[in-house]
Amino acid sequence: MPPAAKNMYAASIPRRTSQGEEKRRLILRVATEVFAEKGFNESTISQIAKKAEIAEGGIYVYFKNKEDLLFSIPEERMEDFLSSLRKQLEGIRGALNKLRKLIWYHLYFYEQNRNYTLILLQNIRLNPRFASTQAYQLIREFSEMVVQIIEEGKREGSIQAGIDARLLRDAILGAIEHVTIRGSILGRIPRLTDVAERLYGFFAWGIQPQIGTVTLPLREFMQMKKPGGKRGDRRQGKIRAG
Amino acid sequence: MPPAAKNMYAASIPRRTSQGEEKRRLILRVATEVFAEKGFNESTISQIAKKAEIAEGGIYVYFKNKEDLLFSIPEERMEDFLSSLRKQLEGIRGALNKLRKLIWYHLYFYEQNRNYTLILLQNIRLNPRFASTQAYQLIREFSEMVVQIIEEGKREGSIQAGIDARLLRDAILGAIEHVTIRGSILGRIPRLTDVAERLYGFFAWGIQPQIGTVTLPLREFMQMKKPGGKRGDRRQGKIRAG
DNA sequence: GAATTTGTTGAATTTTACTCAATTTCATTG
DNA sequence: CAATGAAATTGAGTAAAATTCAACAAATTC
Repeated sequence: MPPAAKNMYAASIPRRTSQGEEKRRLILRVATEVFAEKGFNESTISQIAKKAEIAEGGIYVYFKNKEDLLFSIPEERMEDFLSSLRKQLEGIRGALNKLRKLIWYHLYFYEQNRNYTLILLQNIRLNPRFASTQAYQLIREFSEMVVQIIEEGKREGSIQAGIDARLLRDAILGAIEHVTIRGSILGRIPRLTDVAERLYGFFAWGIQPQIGTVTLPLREFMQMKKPGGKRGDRRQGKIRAG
Repeated sequence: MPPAAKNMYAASIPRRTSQGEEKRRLILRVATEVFAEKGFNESTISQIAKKAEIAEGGIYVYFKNKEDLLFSIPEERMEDFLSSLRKQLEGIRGALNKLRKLIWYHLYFYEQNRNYTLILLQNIRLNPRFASTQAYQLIREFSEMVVQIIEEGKREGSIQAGIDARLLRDAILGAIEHVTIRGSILGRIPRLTDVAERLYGFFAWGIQPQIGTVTLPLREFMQMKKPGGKRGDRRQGKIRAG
């Protein structure tokens, strides 16, 4: 590799005119395609420049270096994702229902943005240097959102009070990402709704046969004195066959 | 990057003498250190050669190229991991107990092999080209093992028959890896046993308060007619407070 | 101890990422 | 509308890195 750039991980060059903004967007779009197709390391700046029909040097006007270009890809996407997700969750009551929707929408978004997702999971997420990035803050925001929902569930009694919210968040997000990346790499495209619902189920109800909760006839079950929590939101989950 | 190697992704050069075998090992050990410290892209062959006290060209006797060197790192480690895991599971009865141990040992192994784990998760696992590697087969083997345990659980009645074993496997492994990598990147070193037990709990019992299973006094609970499964192995999980 | 096979070297080659001086485009203003 | 200067663009040039390879050394075999 060539000499290190001067301002390795500073923010991107500011764009002043809408013309510059346009070009920057174009480069990002093209780079996303190229990176997704050939992988980050195997993609060259000249390939991207050629496909975007600009000179190689032009890329360095908008991005510090190849990695900055890579790390800039999630900026806009993450904002879209976050605002859409917030809209999706609007009006949904109960932490478990929110989690359910969140898992669904997360998978849905990934499915609708394959190239981007591939790059994000394969080349960006796990790079320690990404953590000092603007876009990473949005991911943290999302991540914190999940924690908040879990805490809400603990307060309302629909999630066990003893649960470690951050660990649960890691588990949920890890599961989602693993499923996604496996699907992407192996080219399998499982029915999304199905996957989301099952994933949710693993966490919500566990994998053991639900002797007490499920075997009992519903009426009888409803009359049982409830342990810690408040009313509602507890039987929102589907009743499954034992 | 320089010209592509001739036999890009074939198996590594065969080593015939024990002397060669030694050197290959040395290179792998040094490469693991260097990659873990600086990251794959930022590590140079000359750095590795220097640290291993050999000429740059020497590396290419044992490995096709930089990526082949990277992908060769897991070979031995995965074998160790698999055989140790098998030993750990020996004599354990009940699929849930096996899963529990497996989660624990997985995290334990990662904790004991930080550098290796970092490289595996950050630079190797998600690279599509890794899938055509010898070492990848071992990962598949492990992965299949998890599926087998889940199927066993379904047969013995300790895991719901309707569970999608592969999806559950993805969820479990994804959760483990996410927790691991988060810990590694952020430098947090959570108490391992604790994490393992909690992770297991999420999957085994779910996150909702366990009204039926937990609230009922144990004796009473035992007398309930059991739904689908056969005897035993169902009450092996800890009874937790609601 | 000659012949052959295996291991080692490091300079030469090729492919990049990145820089920068020169040039063009374009809006603003006198 | 011409002059001005800022913004955008270019692409040849530079340096760094991965990989090759021909020559040499060590070990092994016969």
